Amino acid sequence: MSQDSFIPQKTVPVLVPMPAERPYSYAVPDGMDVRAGSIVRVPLGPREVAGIVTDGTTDSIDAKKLRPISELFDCPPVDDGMLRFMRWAADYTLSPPGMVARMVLRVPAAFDPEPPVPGLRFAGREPDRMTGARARVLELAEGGMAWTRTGLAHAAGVSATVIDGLVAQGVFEQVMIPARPVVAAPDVDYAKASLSGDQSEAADQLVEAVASASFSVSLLDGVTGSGKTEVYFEAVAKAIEQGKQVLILLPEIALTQQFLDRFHDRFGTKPAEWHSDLAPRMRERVWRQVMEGQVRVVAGARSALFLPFQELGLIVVDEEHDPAYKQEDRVCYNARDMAVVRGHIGGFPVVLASATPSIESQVNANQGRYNRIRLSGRYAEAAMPDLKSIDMRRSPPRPGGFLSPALVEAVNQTLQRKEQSLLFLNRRGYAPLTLCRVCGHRFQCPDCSSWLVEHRFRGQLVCHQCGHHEARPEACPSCGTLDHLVACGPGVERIAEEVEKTFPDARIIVLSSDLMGVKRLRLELDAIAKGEADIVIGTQLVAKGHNFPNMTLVGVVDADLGLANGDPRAAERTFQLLSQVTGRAGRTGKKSLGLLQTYQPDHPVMRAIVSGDAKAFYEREIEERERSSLPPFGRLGSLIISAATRQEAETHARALRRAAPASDQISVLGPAEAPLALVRGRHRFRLLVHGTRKSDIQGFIRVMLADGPKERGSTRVQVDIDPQSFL
DNA sequence: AGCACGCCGACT
DNA sequence: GTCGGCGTGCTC
Repeated sequence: MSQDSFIPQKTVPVLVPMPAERPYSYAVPDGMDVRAGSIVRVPLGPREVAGIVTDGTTDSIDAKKLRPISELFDCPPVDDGMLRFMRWAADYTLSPPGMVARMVLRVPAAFDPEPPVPGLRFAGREPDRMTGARARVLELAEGGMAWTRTGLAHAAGVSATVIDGLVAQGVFEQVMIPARPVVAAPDVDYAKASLSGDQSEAADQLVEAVASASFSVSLLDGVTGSGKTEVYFEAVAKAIEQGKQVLILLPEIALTQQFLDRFHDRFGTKPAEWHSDLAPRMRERVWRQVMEGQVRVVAGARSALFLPFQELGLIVVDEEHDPAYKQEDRVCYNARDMAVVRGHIGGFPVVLASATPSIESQVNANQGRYNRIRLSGRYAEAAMPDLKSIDMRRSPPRPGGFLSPALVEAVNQTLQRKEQSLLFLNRRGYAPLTLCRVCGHRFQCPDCSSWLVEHRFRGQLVCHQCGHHEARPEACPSCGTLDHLVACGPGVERIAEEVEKTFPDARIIVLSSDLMGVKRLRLELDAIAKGEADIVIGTQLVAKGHNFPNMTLVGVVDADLGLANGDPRAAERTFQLLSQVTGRAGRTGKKSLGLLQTYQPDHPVMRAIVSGDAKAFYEREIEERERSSLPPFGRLGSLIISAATRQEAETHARALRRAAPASDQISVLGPAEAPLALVRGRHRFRLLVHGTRKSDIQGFIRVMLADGPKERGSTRVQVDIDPQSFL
């Protein structure tokens, strides 16, 4: 024992927002009442940061290093369930607990209460001289309500100087107004839904799950347009009635204005939003009000899972199959799985909703761990589109083109009916590969192994993996020949070019994430809904839940794209994407058509889409995975490692195979197959480890850390496993 | 993760 | 002569 330990000092472990394996110890100043969950300001190196007091163990440290907590924030502590959830998440994702705390605390300054805003209240004294403007002001203020200076001026239609004059005369007194809630309280009786028999049966089951106030997972499975949202809104209503908070997770909420409108239609107010596009000030207010319980319903992206709810009683994960629920940087997690765990810890129900559930959720439902609730068929005026595949071997496009005559004709007919067409191609840019016709040189990214994609609108060659870009040259850099570079294959820009040539009079809109920000995208989507376009050409983002009432044709330019990319989930992903895209048609009851251009019309995915027989697809896919040693679905781990070359990545894979000969399969996906960001000039390759349990994957991590790349943080893990096995 | 310190290249 | 690039190391 050192001399220092004689100094009596109370210390607590604090999770600080950095990747330390353990919490740090801080001295508690006399009189400060901290406990597990308290949010505190602590000194850390040269700066001060927010941290969470925890109850974990700490390394014993030199008492000289010990520094005191600077401040206990005026903020309720995070509750025990949240602490347990954070601990679980850190352990499960193999992340430092401090980094999970960082996700919880990622609000600039929400830890102190929102200061009240200065306001004015009628003091009961009439002004010396009455004027028209003054009368308008008094009419509003005489009720005794407190107003802000500018708010009152604006409402009365007078200049703020009129208000100032009245203040000077003592007509108004200065008061402080408590901060306004970010959203009004939802009204469960605002517009009771009228549900079909099918729907109300499903809603009853969910309502019952909420009423029981215990953990359960329900998989709400119904085709696009079957009214899943209306059904789970009833569960939301029940939870609100029971005085619980509700979290609705959406894949990319910034884009789905439509969801907020539907919520408003049902509950008379919008839910609080939570996503990365939120203004910092709003972020703080939402965080604070969630913590204080003023906000009852949050609709948010995956990070909303780490909001400090105090009375959470229901989580809905909409579009549960969506890959956007996965976070692949820093702490890697799948919000859908984390939601299930959050529900388990909090003892409340979780609803997973999707028209095309993930295989792992299907299997969980088949095995009875999830409660399956099926909604069959579209309701009201929404009809299924007529779906057909176009065999590209029999109906090839004309040379230099990518649209088959059958699709061109369908677009033509749709134009004549004054209806809208959507052409979908999941590839940004003009062409995915450029080569020299003279020497065969192919343009490759200098930093990765992938081809450079030509973006003709920008005049650049762009790497879709790492973001490297260069101007498109005139001459071949290898042989120097001028004007013999040729673009191979289509991207949306090239399809737009072909469509412009084929239909010169049509109004065309191209929707691609690299061409516009969220704001611009919303405008374009509105324009399309208002009928200001005849043909929409778009990438993945058009698949998300936007409704275009006059869209009666969906053409998929390359339905095979994505089927052969080495990902064991390729078939599932393609099925989900194509289902979503074709679901964009036929929301109005008009006769509508979906056409899939494919070279493999007999592929199970194409057959499932065309026949509408999702059940057959899932059965087959599950069987297929059982055969190829991927059971039980979702038990698929992936390590992300940093390596400069594929050879280096292969070396790591060999080390893993040696270390774990029992593992069924270890494969290396390079940047081209597994899109990952470049980190500090190094590629991130991904090792997919199939057929393993979490403990196996943790074993791999240890191997990687021992024998793998030595830099810290170079090895990441994404434990992408069914959470039910670990509860 | 941040942030400081520190050591080498092109410029007001 | 300095400004500024990012490699290295540390934080209770």
